[in-house]
Amino acid sequence: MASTRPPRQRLKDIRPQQLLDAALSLFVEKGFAATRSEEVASAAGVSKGTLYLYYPSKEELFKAVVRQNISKLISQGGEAVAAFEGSTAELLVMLLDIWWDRVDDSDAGGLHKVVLAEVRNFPELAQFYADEVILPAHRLFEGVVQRGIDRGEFRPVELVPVAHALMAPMIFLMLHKHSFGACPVHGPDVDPKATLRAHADLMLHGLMRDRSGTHR
Amino acid sequence: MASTRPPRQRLKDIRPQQLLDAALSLFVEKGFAATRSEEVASAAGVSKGTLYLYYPSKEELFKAVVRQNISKLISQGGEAVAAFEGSTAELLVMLLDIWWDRVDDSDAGGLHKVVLAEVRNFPELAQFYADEVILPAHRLFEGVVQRGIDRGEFRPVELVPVAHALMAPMIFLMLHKHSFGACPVHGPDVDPKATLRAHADLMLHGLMRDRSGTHR
Amino acid sequence: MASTRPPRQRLKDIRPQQLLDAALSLFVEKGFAATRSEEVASAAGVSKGTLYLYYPSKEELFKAVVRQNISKLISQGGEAVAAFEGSTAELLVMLLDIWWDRVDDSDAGGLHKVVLAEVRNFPELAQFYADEVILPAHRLFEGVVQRGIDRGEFRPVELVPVAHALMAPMIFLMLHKHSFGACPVHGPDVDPKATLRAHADLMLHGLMRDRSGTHR
Amino acid sequence: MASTRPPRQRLKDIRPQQLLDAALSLFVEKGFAATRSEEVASAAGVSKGTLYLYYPSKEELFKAVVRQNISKLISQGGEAVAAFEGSTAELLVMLLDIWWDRVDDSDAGGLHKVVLAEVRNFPELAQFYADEVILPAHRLFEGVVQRGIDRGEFRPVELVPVAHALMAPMIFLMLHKHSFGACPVHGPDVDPKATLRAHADLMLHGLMRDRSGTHR
DNA sequence: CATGAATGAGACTTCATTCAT
DNA sequence: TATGAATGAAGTCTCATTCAT
Repeated sequence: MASTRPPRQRLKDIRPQQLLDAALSLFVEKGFAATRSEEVASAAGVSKGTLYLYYPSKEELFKAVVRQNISKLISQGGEAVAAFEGSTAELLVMLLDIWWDRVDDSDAGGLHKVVLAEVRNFPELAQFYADEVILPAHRLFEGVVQRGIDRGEFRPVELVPVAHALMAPMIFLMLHKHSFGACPVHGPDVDPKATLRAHADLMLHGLMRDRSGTHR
Repeated sequence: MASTRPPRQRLKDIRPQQLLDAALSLFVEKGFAATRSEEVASAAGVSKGTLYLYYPSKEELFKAVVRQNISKLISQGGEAVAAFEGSTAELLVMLLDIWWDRVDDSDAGGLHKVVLAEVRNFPELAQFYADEVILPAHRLFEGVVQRGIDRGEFRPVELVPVAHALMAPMIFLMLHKHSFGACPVHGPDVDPKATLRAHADLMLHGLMRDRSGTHR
Repeated sequence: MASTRPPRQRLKDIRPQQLLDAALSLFVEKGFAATRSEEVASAAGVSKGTLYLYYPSKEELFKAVVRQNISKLISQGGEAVAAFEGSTAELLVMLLDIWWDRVDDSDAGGLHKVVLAEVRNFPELAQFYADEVILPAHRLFEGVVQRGIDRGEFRPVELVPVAHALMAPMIFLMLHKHSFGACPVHGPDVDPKATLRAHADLMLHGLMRDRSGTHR
Repeated sequence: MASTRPPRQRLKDIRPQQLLDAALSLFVEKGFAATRSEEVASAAGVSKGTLYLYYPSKEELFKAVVRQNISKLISQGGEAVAAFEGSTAELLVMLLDIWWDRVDDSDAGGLHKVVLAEVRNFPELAQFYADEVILPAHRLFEGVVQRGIDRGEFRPVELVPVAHALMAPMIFLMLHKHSFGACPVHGPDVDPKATLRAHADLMLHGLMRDRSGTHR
């Protein structure tokens, strides 16, 4: 009869995480507007009322989800880059690779789709997302390209558009995974790893200084 | 005072266009779910009921908007490619360039954002969009790459992932324009033309066979 | 090219009948509230606007339908009764028989269902229907019963409730025909003629004076 | 001033009954289509939304009303018949009498009017009503007639049409009560008890074997 | 803290009726 | 006369949020 359950205090501490996890999953699946708050609560195993005990509105819940999930991804990338010692070409390949693995592993990458789609109905989210996500990601990639140039591995190129070009397929794959990729549709098969490899390959061909000093 | 109105019949002929225009603009701004049908009607200068005279539901209206706007873009690209006579590198640059101009010119590109965001709540849209938009666009880019290979201009590469990589920045820019780009936010400035140029440049470096036998 | 059509004046004269016929059929099928005025117009081969040229509202159209169809039925019954010469038992059998044939032949009988169902939402219809339909029908049946009593054929009975009892199965059959009878349902089969015969048989057994002085 | 309200849980338990009562009354008064769900809610003392907490649609609410009210009536009749010990003539009189009292007492009988009127717009209701109401009622009356025949009290007659004829006036009265009978109209006064008595009297005269073997 | 019954603003859609042509 | 495009009130149902328990 005595079902063992965590003590009250313990529950209180884990609730937010349960709610954020449930919300992440549902927001990514259905979008912000189409996700009902009761669904989130029940997916987290609590009642509607409890959700509102922790977050004053669906909007605040959404912001909390974004905050918790995305910033983390970015900083993890930063650490990997800082610690890397090999060639910049290898660094770039590795960065795309491990980042994709992380993004692929959780639903966090799906938030980009949701933010992208609903940021215009959510003006306060825009600056937050720009500061916390977009700018750091840019800085990360620009830093890598700069490293390649500084070390004489890459041709001198404009950082901003090149960083865009480097990130674009990654973002594209993230978006795809949580949108068309989740529909039972017969489109052109998207193989993320192959796409990233093709992309890295082309990029590096394009970025690198000629490997022989010969051709003039 | 006597404002002269167009005659009835004339109005009937232009209503669908008025409604589609208003709907395009609002769907792109707010998304499908968040756009109220009455808003569309009133933006088109008619009443709620009139909208339903022309489209039986918000969903059908949306499909009509997609059909009218996107399919057109794709076929225009196809024609430009078919008619082109120069080198494949130039063709690729041109294709990205004119396509961006078209996409940039209307809100049509913004539909991709909306579909991306809401396709999972809209299952019937998925196949339609895959067939009408995604597949044709792929065929277009794969065709161009194949042309380059056939003519000995490009290295032999895998078509599908390369087509993805080629389109990715375009899509990225389209999405950006109608999402963060429309918010009054201070992020890294995205210069579409520069991004596309940087991208094309890198891509071509990566795709092209070594240009001379000379550099050795 | 010159499709021959009736002249204008001619059209004007037949429109009301076309509209009333279409309306009768649709009101009986769907009821008053559920019948859309456009359906009536289009079943009559005219446009919505034309309907309103002849009847100022759906309600007035309905009243016109009732007026035209029901009063006719009653008076026909009256004539048949007045002309009859045989025994009252035969008269009653004949009355039920020919009345059923008339009612069965057109949709007019179905109006009873509609009036029954919607008279409470239509207060002005109530008195009209009582005066034009219910009272005359009662008078008719009461007259027949009185005739039987007067001629010594029937036991002396109370006219009003006996008239009710006589009409009840007829009404029941009319209602059934246009309601459950029109649904693809497997209920107890209702055979109108058999029901009326069984009913007449029982009624006459009950009404008639003992035919012999014998049984005591 | 402080009106003491029942506690929450208690309210939840009584809501369905409050809603069904309100719905019965309004559906019988106005019909299904013409009854607005908000009216039902407010007649039950709750808000629009609360109604939908208990019944997922107006249609389901209606079915629940039918289920609760009519099925009950039928089974009560069945019990009364099973328990009866006297002559079949007396049984028939009693059955009509107590049934009328029950029907007259609540609005339940009025549902027949509503179903009759709207079943054609409500196809799924047809079979439900046939199975739950019409067939059981037939079985009940056919059983009584069979009992009379088996016990040598009644002439051998065809069960189905006779059952129809027996029920017809009852149904007629039920319909009348909730239709014209509820309108402030001066028609022929319908005295239900007298009508049923007249009817039973005629029926029994018709059904019963001649009490003497004499008349030929 | 937690619950879930209750609310009511608001969304989509329908349709009787009008009126310019 | 006849048309049918247009209107907008009204109806069904949803769901974010509140609050008594």
